[in-house]
Amino acid sequence: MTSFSDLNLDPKVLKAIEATGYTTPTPIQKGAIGPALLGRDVLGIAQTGTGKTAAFTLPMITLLGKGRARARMPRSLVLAPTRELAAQVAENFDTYAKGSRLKKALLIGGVSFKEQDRLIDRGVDVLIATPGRLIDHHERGKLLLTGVEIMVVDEADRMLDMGFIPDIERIFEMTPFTRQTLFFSATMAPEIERITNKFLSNPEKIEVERQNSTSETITQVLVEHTPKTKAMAAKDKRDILRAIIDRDKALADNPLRNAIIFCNRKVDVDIVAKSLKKSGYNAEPIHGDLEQSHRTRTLDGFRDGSITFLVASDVAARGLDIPNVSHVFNYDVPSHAEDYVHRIGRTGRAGKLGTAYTLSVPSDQKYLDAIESLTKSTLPRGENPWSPPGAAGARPARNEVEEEEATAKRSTSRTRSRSRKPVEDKTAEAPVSAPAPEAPKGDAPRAQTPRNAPHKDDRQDRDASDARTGGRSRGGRGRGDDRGPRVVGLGDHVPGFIEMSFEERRGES
DNA sequence: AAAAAAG
Repeated sequence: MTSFSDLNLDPKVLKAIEATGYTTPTPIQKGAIGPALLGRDVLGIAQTGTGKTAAFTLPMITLLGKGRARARMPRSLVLAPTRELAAQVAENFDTYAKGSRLKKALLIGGVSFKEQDRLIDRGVDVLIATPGRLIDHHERGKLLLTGVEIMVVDEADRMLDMGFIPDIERIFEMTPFTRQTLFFSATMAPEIERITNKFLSNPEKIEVERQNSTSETITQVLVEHTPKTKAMAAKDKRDILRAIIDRDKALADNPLRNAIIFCNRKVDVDIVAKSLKKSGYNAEPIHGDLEQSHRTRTLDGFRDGSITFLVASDVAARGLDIPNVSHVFNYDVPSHAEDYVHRIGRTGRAGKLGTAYTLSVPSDQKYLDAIESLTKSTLPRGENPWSPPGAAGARPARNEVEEEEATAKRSTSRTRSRSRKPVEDKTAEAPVSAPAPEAPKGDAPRAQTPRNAPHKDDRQDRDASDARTGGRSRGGRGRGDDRGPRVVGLGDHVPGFIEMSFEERRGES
């Protein structure tokens, strides 16, 4: 078995690796580090979570150990598609370059030029950048790329998706053709292939197992829901989300400690985050419209556990390495099947268990088909722990209580008489207070989660994973597919949209 | 129907 010490890395780098506790290189590291140290170009076909970042940072630090940086002429360049990813790479350099004197600069948008200019002027060995800001600096004449000895392109397929390929080509052309190139992509789309043919010379090709097969440490669950009306889908999904969260906090098998909740649109990120917060959950949104400093703060908060629920756009779908994410939710089914793989890959990392829920409504069918054909699997259908208020045979959904309270506060007295609702009797045993406090960061005292009382029976009779995935066709309870047409009035039953704030309603369409 | 990145 290979260990890092067999890889000819700088002793200082080895020491830094040792300090992190890693002993054995991952396949991509094993394959890439050797050739990179020999000065070869490397074409790595690998997804994040495979140890890709270290596969290029470790040899880079070793190679750059000799030599010194000159003003405005960085000796190496790493390109990443998003600011967060660039920042993550920068952190990796900090970790592994501890014993060295290498200077680095992080050039990303959304922050001031001033500090970045200062660093460039002073001379850097490693420049880590997003394409836009890098080109901006170059155009302002502050930066020369003619001294670049090593250039890294990370997440090239994502760059392609984001339309960065022309920028990448431009940047390639700014660097000397004698440079060494380390190029990483999760896929080899034709356009990617063209670029690599053009800019890499006789690369060592390393392909590690595609993760389209999705990690075995991730339990995937599809929760299907048919809303009464299309307009109710979003609100129903928020209720379902909360119900699953509350239920999974108490699981014996990978209990929910925290979660990333993905939405397809930025507005929905905001809405879902707000709705969770309003219900007492420790949630924060993250997407590209938020100020960079805010994004950074939020991500840090989620990493250190001070934020429990990260509601995110696909800005957080790829590459971000956040250890210890117990759950991922696809609040929306991603419309690109690959994004599904990337999103759920945020959990179940480093051999830990992860659970990935996908909430779907009938109109998502074609995207689900695409996901299932990409992953070559059928997503296990799981039980929907929530049923809409007033559904025939519905078990008491705790949200009815909350919603009723919320509605009562919001609306002036309605015609319906709340006291007559049979639901009230059923839920009397369930706590009526605000939602349970967030699961603490560490080990949680789950025994005292009365919130889950209504589901207790299920949990006793089945093991945890069965409770999650087993309930599809059992007992005809729940989703109400067989319900006949019913008269909906304001007597016993209140249509969902009535219970929504105007703000929420606006968010629906 | 979208998100991301340079403003």
